[in-house]
Amino acid sequence: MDIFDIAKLAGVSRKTVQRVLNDSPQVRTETRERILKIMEEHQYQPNVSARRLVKKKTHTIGLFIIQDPGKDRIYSDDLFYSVVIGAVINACSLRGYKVLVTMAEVDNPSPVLKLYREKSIDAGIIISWSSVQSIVDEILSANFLVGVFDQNNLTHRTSSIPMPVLENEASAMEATRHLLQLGHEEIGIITGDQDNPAAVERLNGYQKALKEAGIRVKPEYIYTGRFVEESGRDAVHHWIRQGDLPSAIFCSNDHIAFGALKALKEAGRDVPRDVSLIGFDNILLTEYTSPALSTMNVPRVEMAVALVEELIQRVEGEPYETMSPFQATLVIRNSCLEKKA
Amino acid sequence: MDIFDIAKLAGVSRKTVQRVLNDSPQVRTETRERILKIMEEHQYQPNVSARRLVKKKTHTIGLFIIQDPGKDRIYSDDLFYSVVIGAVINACSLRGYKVLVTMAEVDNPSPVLKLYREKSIDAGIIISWSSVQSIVDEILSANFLVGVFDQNNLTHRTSSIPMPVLENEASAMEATRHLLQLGHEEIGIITGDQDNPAAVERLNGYQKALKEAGIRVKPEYIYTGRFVEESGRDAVHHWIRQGDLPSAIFCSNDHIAFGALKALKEAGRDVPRDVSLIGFDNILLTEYTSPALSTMNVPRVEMAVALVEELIQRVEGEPYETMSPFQATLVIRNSCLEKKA
DNA sequence: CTGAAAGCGCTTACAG
DNA sequence: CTGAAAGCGCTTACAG
Repeated sequence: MDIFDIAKLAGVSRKTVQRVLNDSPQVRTETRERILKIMEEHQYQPNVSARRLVKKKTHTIGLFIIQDPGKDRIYSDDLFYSVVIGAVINACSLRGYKVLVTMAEVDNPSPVLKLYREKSIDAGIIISWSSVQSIVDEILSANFLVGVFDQNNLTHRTSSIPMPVLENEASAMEATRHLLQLGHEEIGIITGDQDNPAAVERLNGYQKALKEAGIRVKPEYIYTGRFVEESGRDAVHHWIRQGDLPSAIFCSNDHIAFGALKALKEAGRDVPRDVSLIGFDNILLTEYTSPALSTMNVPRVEMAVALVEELIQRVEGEPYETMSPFQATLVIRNSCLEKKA
Repeated sequence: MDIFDIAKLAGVSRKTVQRVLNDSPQVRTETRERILKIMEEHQYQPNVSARRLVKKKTHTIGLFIIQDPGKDRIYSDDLFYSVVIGAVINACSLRGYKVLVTMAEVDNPSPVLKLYREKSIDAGIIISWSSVQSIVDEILSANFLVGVFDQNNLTHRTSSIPMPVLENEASAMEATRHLLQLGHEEIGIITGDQDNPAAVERLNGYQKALKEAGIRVKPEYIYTGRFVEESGRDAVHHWIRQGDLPSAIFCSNDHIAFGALKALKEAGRDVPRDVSLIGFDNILLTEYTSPALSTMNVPRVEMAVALVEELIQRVEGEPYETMSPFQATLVIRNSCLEKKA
């Protein structure tokens, strides 16, 4: 069943059928409807491969999940990106694009390049916990189009790569201000990996908020950790050992907050009565801990949608403007309380 | 840069290049290597659309995420399927297949049918929390190939649909036996939705295990719930109100167990000291609750891999055998303890 | 064993 | 406005 068969059945030329497919106006309504009915009856759908071959467009976006043996595996350990993946797929679909999902290892990006070269995709989006600078450089130097979801995956930004930007500093300020407003003055921070720009920016935001409130930044209250649970535990143990546990802690991500929460409980400290805890990211888990964790919600869906929008606009050669930066917003649950008198 | 250009550069006929692409033996090693080198230098990859057009094979599997407004949304609320999705993608990739991921609503499967009709995919796999019987029937009656991940999505099974089968009854028996072995005799069960076959099978397994141990099945200890947290809470509240709380509870899935855990805590009962709790599924959350939840691990990755294998074998017209059934295995964490003397 | 030709199912540019 | 032809980049069946 091809376009020619439809034409024969309808008693018109192939061209007329083509016009119907293209929503071209120059077909009489009557004829158009007859043709549409025949297509419907025969479940006709134009062959995608044939169309792609001549149009040189695939209407397909490659979603590259770049795994790193050393990090959380997206799709198994990871609780942050599944929402993003879903949002990307939905957003593409709304724009009439299909999504080809591929997993690749960070040190072997050749499957990704292959997809571009064999013309399976028009553009790609990278999701990863690692630096993907080298992959991106390769894609760019081959003159293909790629977007990156997370600004921390790249060491140098460039306008040629669509990428949503999260204002980490301002968001961290907001988290810290929340603790300040509850009357806390002894506020600690457990930072993320210091080679990660987001970690540094969040630390800066914390410091700014304290200064803004006229509170001295106490170096002892800055615990340099990594973006993992273990750092939360370590920090709490450290502070308890020093006999100087802050009354509120800003955890640079939710995983750190889980670690801190567990360690505090084990040490017989109640959250939030003895210590207030706030996280960052708002991963799904935060609703399930007890107490449920207050945190900063990263607008992952909006960021994903904006990324897809800009990428597709570029693919289609439409005018586009780079996305405006995103802010995380405070989600108040049950892990923060007013400072005890 | 097409196959003809490569041929010209190598000074051979197009046919010879073709032979190299097909790994055909009848090309002199010397010539083959020269051609391969030229392809490499020019980053040549045969155009996928052209090849598909003539081969009438896409080497692509459609992964259909069928959402239901009334249920958990896969990719946002769901903690069970992300592992499955990852496994499907990986397994396909190992077999040289691409994966086109599509979301559709349970009451509007037409985007799914379209993918088959326009020849974007060779076969599909359905992942869903709902019944997809009508979609599957439509696909089958149009003579396309589809696999279903979860046996509960279908009301009648048929050998024409590849589908991994989990032995719910035997697995539930094992969970119950674990509680029995810890010396518990007052063992309750919180069931899942009774219109869900898995829920019924798990209930049967629970009853069988008790009988096997010579313990009377006490109707009061069977709480008919649904596969959601709320049922866990409700059951605990109910039993406490009745003044007859079991000393151990088999929760028909992990979400129920979370609900039970929370309600028990709120009621001042310690898990596992006062009440032992075991779940089912082993979703990611189970490691994060306190105490961490003992549960039955559903071998989702193995099931996904087997499903992909069988599906691709069918696509390729290879001989295949239907998968053998799968068993959940006990994962012991910290939510079960020996019965107090 | 090699080469020239036809064909996959569309789209598009070009005559009539 | 309509129709016949060429072409997208491959593969395959068919002569030589």
